[in-house]
Amino acid sequence: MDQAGEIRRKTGYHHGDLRTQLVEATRALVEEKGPDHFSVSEACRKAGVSTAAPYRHFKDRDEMLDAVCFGGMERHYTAMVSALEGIPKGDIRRIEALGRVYVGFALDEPGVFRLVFGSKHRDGTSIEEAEMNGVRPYELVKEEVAAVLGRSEVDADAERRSFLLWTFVHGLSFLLIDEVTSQKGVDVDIDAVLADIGRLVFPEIQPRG
Amino acid sequence: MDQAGEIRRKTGYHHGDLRTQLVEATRALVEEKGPDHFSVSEACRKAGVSTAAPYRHFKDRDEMLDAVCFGGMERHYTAMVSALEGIPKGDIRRIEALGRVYVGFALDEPGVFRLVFGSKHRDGTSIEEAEMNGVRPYELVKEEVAAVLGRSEVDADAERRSFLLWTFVHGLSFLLIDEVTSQKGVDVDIDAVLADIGRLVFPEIQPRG
DNA sequence: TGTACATCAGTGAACGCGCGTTCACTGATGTAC
DNA sequence: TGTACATCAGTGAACGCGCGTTCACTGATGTAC
Repeated sequence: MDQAGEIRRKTGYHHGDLRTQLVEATRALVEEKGPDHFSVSEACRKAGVSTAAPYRHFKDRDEMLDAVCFGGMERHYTAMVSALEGIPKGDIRRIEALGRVYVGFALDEPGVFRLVFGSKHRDGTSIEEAEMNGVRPYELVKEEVAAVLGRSEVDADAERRSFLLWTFVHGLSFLLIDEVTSQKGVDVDIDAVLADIGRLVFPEIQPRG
Repeated sequence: MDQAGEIRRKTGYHHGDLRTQLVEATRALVEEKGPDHFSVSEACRKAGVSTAAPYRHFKDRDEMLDAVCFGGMERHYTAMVSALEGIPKGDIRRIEALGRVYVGFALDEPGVFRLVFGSKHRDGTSIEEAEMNGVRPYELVKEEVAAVLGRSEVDADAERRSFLLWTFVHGLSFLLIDEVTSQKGVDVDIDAVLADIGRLVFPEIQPRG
């Protein structure tokens, strides 16, 4: 390989890595306009490419959105895992960290968040892979909850508390990104609310322990 | 004049109450396709009217959606008020009843629910009236929470608990209507979860008191 | 090393479609006299 | 009571638009010899 190969030629007939660039354009549009208002044409304009080009890389419009969705799931899961670093297993702060990642993801990229956690998926064909990834985060939460409760296995109680936590951060995320709260004149201190949630769901655990 | 056997127009050239029928058609479409996929043309087809007709009654497309949104708010508030009937003030079952109304509204009419409580409102012009109505339900919840706590006024603690309750039912509603839970293979017993929530937010209150 | 050629990854034009909105119009209705 | 007429609430055709997708094509690239 020559050194010149590292520099991607932008001006040539052939693109460096159009697929990646189209996914990125799609992601940006999903953020700008929301998942329902993304259009193939606009993504092509953004990537500086003809409207037929995407069809070398994707079956159709939906497959482009799926790619963005999948990328979001990966980012989210990675963020969860790295948020746990340095906090000992069983510490309730691990739960709080996961909650912060969830709400943070919603605030940082509301469009992709809606794609991943909101609005029904289209009649999934190859959603299997995506679903695999979608399930993982919740499994992780359940294990963490069980650990906080000092149990080696995820039992019914851990499952119940995990679901309550999920419901909570999910609701908080949507209230924030839909700006329902600010419309109603409600100020939200996110960290305080997350701390409240932790205290409610784990009443037996002392805070700052 | 009219030929025998010819089907007579029900109402002739002039409609009985086209505005109402268009709002209903819009509402039905919002349920069928979601708020983002409603179209004026389709509503006209549903109401059996030319595509120009709505413009006698609405400024534009958005005003049709606003009408549906407003109608939903009214229905929701009415349902809240009547859910309280027969339960004594200060009883925690009033809170549970309000929670059931919230989630029930989401399940019964997910499209309108999204319109009312989800996705940012367009740069509101005459949203004032709608907002008035949007604020009312939350005020009601706060008063009920204060009553359960035996306080005459809504204090900071009542406000905090109200917000937690709201976050909870909001999250539960979206998880259910987006079918996130069923996708992840999580079964939800709605009444059990609502009871859990009540117990968490009001730990000092005995259930079934 | 140069050349022939297959394959790849784009182009640009075109398609049919449904959309939101406007326009001049027209039939039905209510009212004054 | 009948008639003239203003007003109301529709029609139907047209507009310009952006969309998703297909098509025959073409220029760039990699490979065999």
